[in-house]
Amino acid sequence: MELKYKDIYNQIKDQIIQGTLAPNTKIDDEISLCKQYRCSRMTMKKALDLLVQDGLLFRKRGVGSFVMGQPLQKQRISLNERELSGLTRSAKQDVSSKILEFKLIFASKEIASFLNVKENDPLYYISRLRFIKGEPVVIEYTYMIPTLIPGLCQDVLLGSIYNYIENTLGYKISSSKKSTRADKSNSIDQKYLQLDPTEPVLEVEQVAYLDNGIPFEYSISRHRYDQFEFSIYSVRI
Amino acid sequence: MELKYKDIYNQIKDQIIQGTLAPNTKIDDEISLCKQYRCSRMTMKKALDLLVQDGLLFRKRGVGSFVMGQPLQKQRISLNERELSGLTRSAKQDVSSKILEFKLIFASKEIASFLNVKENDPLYYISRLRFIKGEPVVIEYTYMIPTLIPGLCQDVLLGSIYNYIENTLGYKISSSKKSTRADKSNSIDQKYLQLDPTEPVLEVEQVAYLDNGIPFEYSISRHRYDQFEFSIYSVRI
DNA sequence: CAGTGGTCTAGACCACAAT
DNA sequence: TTGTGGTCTAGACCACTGT
Repeated sequence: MELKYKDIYNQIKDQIIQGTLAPNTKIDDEISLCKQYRCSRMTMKKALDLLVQDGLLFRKRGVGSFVMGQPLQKQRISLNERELSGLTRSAKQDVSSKILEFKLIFASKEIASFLNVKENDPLYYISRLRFIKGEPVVIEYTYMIPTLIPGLCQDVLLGSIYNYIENTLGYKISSSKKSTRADKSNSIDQKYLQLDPTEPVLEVEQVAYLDNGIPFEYSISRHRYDQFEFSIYSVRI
Repeated sequence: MELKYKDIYNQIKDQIIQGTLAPNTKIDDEISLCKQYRCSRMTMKKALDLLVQDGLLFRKRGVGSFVMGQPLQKQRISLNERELSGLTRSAKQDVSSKILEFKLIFASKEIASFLNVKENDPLYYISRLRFIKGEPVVIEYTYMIPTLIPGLCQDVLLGSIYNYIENTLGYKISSSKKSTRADKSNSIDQKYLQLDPTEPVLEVEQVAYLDNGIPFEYSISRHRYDQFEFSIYSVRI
């Protein structure tokens, strides 16, 4: 990382995660840290603010900066709400996919508005069943713009679409809007995710954007309820 | 707001929300805005970065800053994941409560670790059924530290605990850690939320912190699946 | 009071995109 | 080449906390 504030951020982050800086202990004040890392106060503050946003550091005017305790931990795969990567990278486990459908459709009014295209413009429609350690855990329904994301093929769909977009096409994924909700499982969920009718799904609806601000994907993902949760840390600004 | 960057942030935010600045249009460059608002570039950038984090603005080096399109909108009550307020303020609707239980318990090891107290320390345990427009929509199980949050009584519990903490006790709530998941409804959910056994709940687990970094609340909230969703906008930093 | 973090400035220099 | 946003600086001043 050639950016000074990100470099400092990563160094301190590592110290917190590895426990060199213990929870609930005070760290050095800004001025001292500026000298240690040879930077200005503004740069130091930028680095420390990132740690605050991550929930790793707590700062109080007149008092100091303290390492925070660690987060909630449950028996499910915990996906950070702020993560922009797809399942392949988020799950940090063996992910595989089965293509259920892959075809061209015409954009509905609603999806057209999310993807900033015209109603009835052609779109890729992809539905995939995704496995972790061989177990089916998510059904994804994805809509993409063919002219924006060309060259989608079976090989790509069987792996990570996000890796294809970032590594092969050379685009950068920079942001996303998500809504998360619970829903009753339908017959398709029950069939593919091996759920019984009383078992629900965790549905995530998403629009994802490239770093030029253009939306490139609209998707609905339906997760096994007992395998996933979404975590977030929020600070008042 | 006496802070310059928050003031500028709010002014521009209002213009975007009211449509004075239309989606997908370019706004003035930083230097021009600095002149208009009589501030330095760093201050302007701080204000604009807040808008970027809100998903209201998109910025690209060498190109400019653009107003973003508006977010996903569904038929449910959409709670922003970044919100720190309780249901009373988030729902923006008529909220009322019924107290199911209110007693002292001794902290389990797990909850003690979240609240940074010792195992078997006394804690308030409060369960409330919460109504929007008279309909039961959430069951909340809340644990608080009596010495930290004194004076809890029926009047407070029937209204907003958060308002009591901020307005009466004069504390500031500054951050929270949340996990969100889907779950099958249990018999208590079914009874109070009027769900049938195939209908799930959206469960949110939370630890909330005061602005001195001290955790003051651990809670589990089980929401009617058809009434709520959680939304978030994430940007890569 | 001394020590802490928060805000703000005026300017330098750089990276990137469009022309 | 021009115009854009991104980073970084050195310092000023202020607000808050604990002693």
